[in-house]
Amino acid sequence: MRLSRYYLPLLKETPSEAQIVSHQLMLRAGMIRQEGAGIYAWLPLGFRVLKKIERIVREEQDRAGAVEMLMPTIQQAELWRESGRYEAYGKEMLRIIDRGDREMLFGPTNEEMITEIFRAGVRSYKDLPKILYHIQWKFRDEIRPRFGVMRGREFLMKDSYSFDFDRDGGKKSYNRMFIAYLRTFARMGLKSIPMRADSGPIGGDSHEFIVLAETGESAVFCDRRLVDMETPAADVDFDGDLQPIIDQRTSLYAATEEKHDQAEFEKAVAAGDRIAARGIEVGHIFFFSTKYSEPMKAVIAGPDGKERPVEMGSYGIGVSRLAGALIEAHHDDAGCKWPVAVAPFHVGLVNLKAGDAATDAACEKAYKALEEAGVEVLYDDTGARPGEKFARMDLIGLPYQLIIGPRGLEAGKVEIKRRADGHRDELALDAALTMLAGDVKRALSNI
RNA sequence: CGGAGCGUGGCGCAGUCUGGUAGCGCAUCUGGUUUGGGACCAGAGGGCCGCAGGUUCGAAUCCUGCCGCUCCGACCA
Repeated sequence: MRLSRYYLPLLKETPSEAQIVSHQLMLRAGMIRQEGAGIYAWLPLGFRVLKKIERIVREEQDRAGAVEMLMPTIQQAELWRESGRYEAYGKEMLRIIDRGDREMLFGPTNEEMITEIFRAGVRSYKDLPKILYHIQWKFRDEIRPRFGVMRGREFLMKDSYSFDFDRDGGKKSYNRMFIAYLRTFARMGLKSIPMRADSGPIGGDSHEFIVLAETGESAVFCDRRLVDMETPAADVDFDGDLQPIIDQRTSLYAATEEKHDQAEFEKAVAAGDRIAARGIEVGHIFFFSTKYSEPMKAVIAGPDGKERPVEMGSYGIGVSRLAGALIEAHHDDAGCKWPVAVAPFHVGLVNLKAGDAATDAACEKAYKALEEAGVEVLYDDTGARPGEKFARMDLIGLPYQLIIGPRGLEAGKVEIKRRADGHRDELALDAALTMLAGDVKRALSNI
């Protein structure tokens, strides 16, 4: 993409309403624009990040055996009356009246709808297990939206729902999602720690997935061994026994500040392994058994011919929140520092002297060659001064910068700068192109 | 919802107390000089001062109502 054709409204100054670094940088880097309290438009650069996150989430859901679909944002009140939640949900639900005076709502979540869809199509235990998911916008009329996309009212969420014949099967589905979540966050360059959460009125399992970030909103306490633990590999056998991997993680101490018990922490974790850090909740998984299937009569026949309510779980990932969480985890004073897997572009190409024939030619060559190699390039072909181009590239925070100018070209050199650590290499143009294509490819195939 | 603030060119703000020609910095446009880490000179454009009433010869400024946004608290992917 040529910057001259792109829509990238950058801000030099920090808008006064932004309190946390991810919100500030998303506004400054032209990723989002606020359209109302807790409601944001995703500008081209931010939208690319959102799509990258979505893609990783999707790939890992699919890998774990979940099946994608898409449910609508608008739902009927009728459906929610079946589960009893139309009244129970309270003011957080955005209620709408249509022209026929029918009560509608903008979905805050989809348990009711997926249960309705499931019961219409599945009758027998032979059709189980199933995990269905979608990635769709939700609306929750939060009392107090804040922190940009980290706590918006409208947000993009991946929500999965599992259906099993018995509790044992339900546990297996839960474990699949558990592993999928570990992999999902790791692929984005995030350290995620599963932490036991309130299981709700029905009981069963529930874990929050907390991503570590220095500027995270809540304090977390955990065992260092959790942080150092390796991510389950891509070829993990989802049909096999996942329990040992789960046990390995859930047996170690990990708690957010609300649940933290200092005495227990000190008893359970050796002094050198105690970590007090900050984190952001980006995912939450529940096994809630027959909470919805029972009132909504989603029943299945077992081998004995008897019908019983299906065992369910639900599994959420805050996709739009992750965009903010990623910046909280990866930034410095100059701007964002995107991991390759979720970067809006892989390489920022800086033309130090637009209009200079030799420099333009070298940049065009690099631009075409990289795009052909599958590398996504944002080419700053504008007439801005070098200093301004460098500053704006640092703000946007693409993983690599390829810097080409007349002075270097005379010596047969161009420069590659890595945003993550500031490392620079000077080398010949062709060598630089080969190196970039290789580095990007390697980074994407990692894990 | 309780408490506290704020709405003035695209962004950051001053002016409001004490009514009298709507300002500053950045950004934008034009011309020129520049060009390897956020340039300089000269000029220009851009505002129903959140909205609606009211008071007044006169309102960004005073009064009333409404709308929007932010912060602190209880709640959450």
